Amino acid sequence: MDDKVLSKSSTLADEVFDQIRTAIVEGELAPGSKVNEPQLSKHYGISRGPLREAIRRLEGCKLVEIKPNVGAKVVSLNREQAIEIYEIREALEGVACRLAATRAGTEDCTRLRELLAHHEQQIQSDNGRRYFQKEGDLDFHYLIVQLSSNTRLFNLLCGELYHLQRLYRCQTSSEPLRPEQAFKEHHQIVDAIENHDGELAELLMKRHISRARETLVSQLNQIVMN
Amino acid sequence: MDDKVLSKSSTLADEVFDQIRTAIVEGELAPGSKVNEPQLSKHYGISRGPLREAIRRLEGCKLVEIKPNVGAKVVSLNREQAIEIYEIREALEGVACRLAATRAGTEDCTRLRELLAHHEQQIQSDNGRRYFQKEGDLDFHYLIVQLSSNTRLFNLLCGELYHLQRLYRCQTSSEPLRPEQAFKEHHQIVDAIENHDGELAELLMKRHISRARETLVSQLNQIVMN
DNA sequence: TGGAGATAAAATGTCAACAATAACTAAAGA
DNA sequence: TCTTTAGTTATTGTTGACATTTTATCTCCA
Repeated sequence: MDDKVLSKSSTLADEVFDQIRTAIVEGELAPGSKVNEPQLSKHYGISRGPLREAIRRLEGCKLVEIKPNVGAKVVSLNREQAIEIYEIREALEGVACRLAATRAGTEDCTRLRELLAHHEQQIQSDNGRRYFQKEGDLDFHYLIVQLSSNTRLFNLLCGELYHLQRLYRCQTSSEPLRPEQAFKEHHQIVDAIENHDGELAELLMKRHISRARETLVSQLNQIVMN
Repeated sequence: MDDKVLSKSSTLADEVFDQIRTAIVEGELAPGSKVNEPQLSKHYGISRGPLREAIRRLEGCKLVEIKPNVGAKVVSLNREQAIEIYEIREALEGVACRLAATRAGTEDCTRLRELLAHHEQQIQSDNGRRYFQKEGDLDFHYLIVQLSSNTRLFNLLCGELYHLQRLYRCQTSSEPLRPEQAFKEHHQIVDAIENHDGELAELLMKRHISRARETLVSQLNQIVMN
């Protein structure tokens, strides 16, 4: 009998890192809650050594904050920090879009079209809600960043910022923001990429994320009012 | 007698992290070289436990790469990766500049002016060389990112990308790139910030970094020719 | 009743030893 | 001479125990 279903050639610290990360991003570990080492090491059945290494990796992803002699806490993003992330995404995905427009081949554009078509199908059969709830929105952004062919940019966005975004959405249990409008903007962006118009693609993507940020801000303001 | 000159309320792993990071960035630990745990733990007089945590933090900063069961290696940036960093810097410092233009107060602009005046003085008394060799260039970019008031952006640039940039400069022992021209561009950028013209400030900064990237690329091409 | 201080419990930081894997060395065969 | 293979060495991965610090609890006193 094999050791496990799918665990080989990887270290304990890395495996537990993955598990804790998804636990954080999916809200299983509440934002702001303490990361208790003895408790977690017991839960995952490992020693504190590799666990601490995993926590240090989580710190690198900005998913936990460590205070010396006090311990790690799951990050809790406030309104300002969420906006900061949008500001960074706007810049990074803007350049990702520009690069994608210059570097994407015809087959890449086909994939983008197919992705959008698939999403459109889901929207029509679902009244437009599930698309953005089920991270279909991120799928689109994911693919564009991939097409930028900038590995570091990909790791930054897909390995760090998107996780934080998901954490925030889960934390505030926020509803999908303006799905129909966003979907139209996605189409415009693909148009620009297909035309290899890097400048326009960058502009559209920056505007796309900027609008999402503004929608979030106004939504947050509304919550404060209530 | 005190324990040490300046070491308290911090953990061993964090202290060693700082030491190794500077050792890497300053070229003391050669790019591509192996990070030997027994050797380093002996050198710094600590156990392998905290050392491994420090290495994991270094991995988070992208300064080392860890392979399971093999160990960590100091990153060695190739030409493509250096360009990737420039592409990211262009986007991030662009938005940093835009934010700085909208958020910087009069006293902040005064600080920028003083910094440039100080640099100008150094240039005149030094024939323009030391300014950019001694990271005076980074001082300028540092301050602007601070003025953006985006903490995450600051940590990203100043806590990660600038270190990688220094590593690459040290690795290729590259000379300062076009100091006089860059200095003029710095002045233009401050002008835009002082006028609270965010759009222009972003444009100028992006162009500034874009030119630096192009200079680097042509310089690298020249090396290939020889 | 409320707070200050002492005590106890728990958590974090650190270390040294053991296990498992990879890297190196040397011998044997073609 | 080169390649393969076995054995040895070194390094990484993991664990449990100990030290130190923080946090919680309890007592005492105003």
